Amino acid sequence: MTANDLKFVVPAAPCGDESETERIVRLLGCIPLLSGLTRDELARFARGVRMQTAGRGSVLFHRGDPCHGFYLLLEGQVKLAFTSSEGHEKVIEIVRPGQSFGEAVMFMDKPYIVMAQALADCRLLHVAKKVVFEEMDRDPLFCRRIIASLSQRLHLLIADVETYSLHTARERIIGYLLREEELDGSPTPSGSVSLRLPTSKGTIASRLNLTQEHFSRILHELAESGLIVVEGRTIHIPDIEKLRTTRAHY
Amino acid sequence: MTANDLKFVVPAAPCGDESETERIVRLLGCIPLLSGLTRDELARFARGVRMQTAGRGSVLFHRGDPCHGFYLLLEGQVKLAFTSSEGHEKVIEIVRPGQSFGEAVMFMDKPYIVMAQALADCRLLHVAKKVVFEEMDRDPLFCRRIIASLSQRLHLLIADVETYSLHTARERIIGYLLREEELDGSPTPSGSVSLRLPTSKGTIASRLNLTQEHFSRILHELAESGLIVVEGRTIHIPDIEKLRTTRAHY
DNA sequence: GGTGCGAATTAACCAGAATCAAGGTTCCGG
DNA sequence: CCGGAACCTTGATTCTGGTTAATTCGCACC
Repeated sequence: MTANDLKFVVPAAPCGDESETERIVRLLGCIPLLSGLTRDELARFARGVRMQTAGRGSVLFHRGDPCHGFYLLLEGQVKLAFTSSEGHEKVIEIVRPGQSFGEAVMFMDKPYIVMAQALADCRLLHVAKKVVFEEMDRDPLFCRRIIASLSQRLHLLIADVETYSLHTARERIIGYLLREEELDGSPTPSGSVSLRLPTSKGTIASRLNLTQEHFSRILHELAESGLIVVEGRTIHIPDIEKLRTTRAHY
Repeated sequence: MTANDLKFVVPAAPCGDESETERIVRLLGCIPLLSGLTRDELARFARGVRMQTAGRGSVLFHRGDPCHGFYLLLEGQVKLAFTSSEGHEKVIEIVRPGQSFGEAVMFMDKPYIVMAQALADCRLLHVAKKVVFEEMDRDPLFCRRIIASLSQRLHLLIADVETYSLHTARERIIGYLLREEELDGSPTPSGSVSLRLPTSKGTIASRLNLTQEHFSRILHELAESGLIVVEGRTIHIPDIEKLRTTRAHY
């Protein structure tokens, strides 16, 4: 069982039968934004929570849709992306179970600027704007968490901008593999590590701001120079240190 | 007097002589983040505020420096940028008087990831982390403002990512000119508008993620097709509607 | 009126990445 | 076992934008 699994790991129910509210409270307590809140506080959220499923390919919201709350992904995979007028698409984030999305836009009175689409069959929670705002009025500590979370988001996005504008495609891909390895890699009997790409190569390519053709080619180059071994969606890295120090030149 | 001026417009002092604290309170009341706070609240901030000047070219902070507060620019111009190991530089924001910067990183215990450098002689206020956090504990409404401000920032940054990845250099430049015109343009006797670039072309080019050579070329192309007239740092736009609808093709 | 320096332009050339166009895999469902 | 649909790879070609370098412009300072 690796982090690549499409399920959000939560503590098991204390007993066989729990109420729907209890179940939701348990799930909510596991997301970074809400962990640390008391049972009672979480219960207040539960009133505004809607359990939801989405089949692979279905769109949760489009650009321009009004925002009524934020989402927590329990199971499956979601991509956030925008599309240009010419139909080109750019993925800005691949959301994994346990992550939330759509918060930032909730705090402004603006419609979504990105769209969200299920990459696999999903189960998610939708938390209504209303209960979030009510809790913000009540609990200053909750506000602090939101501020921390937004700052974090901002930080990551700036790092993305840096990557896009200062690194070549090759460097971006190596960087991606190293990050992916960190949270998902599993060591093999020999000294190497393996990792499985979380979704299709085309989608990952777009996330890294390149075409799938170019992504494919660079993967091939890296394989040719012995830095990685590609086996379908699985990538083996014989010597991770070598990969780490190779970021530049052919 | 246009928005291009390098001074932050604040209400004049009520009388000739006011105390240093009163002056700072007056200045603080004008920034979006703090406007709406009472006199007393602002006075609490004043304790943690330091007036500061920075000569053109001087660096306010480097990547990696610890963050002790945020800045408010009163006069002058500041760029936020990161530099790659090979010495390449990418400007992510050109800060104008009245804008604040460096807040986001203040809410995390991380060092700066960008550097800030004065593009002109500057006067600024530095607000200490400490008083911000104290006020956050005291005033939930202030927290709300911070949340709104961070969300706004996030929104703009995502729009930037979209621009970088979905638009060509030409489109980015036209988009920039149109935005700049909106907040700075001044109509001329004839039906056209003029605007003055806020800083050197090289810096603006970097902000738009291109080299100054390429920027120059495209400006030349636009001039050749009659969409703009370049006169040093001043750009004349004879027909803004035409520019607005021309975003694509040569 | 020089002198010197940073900013801007221009042109020739180059490289990274996109596009276009076939094929090839893999994995299903029938 | 066949046929189709995604997905991926590969090659040829084009293009956008970067690199390098030479020149000019604008301007502050002697």
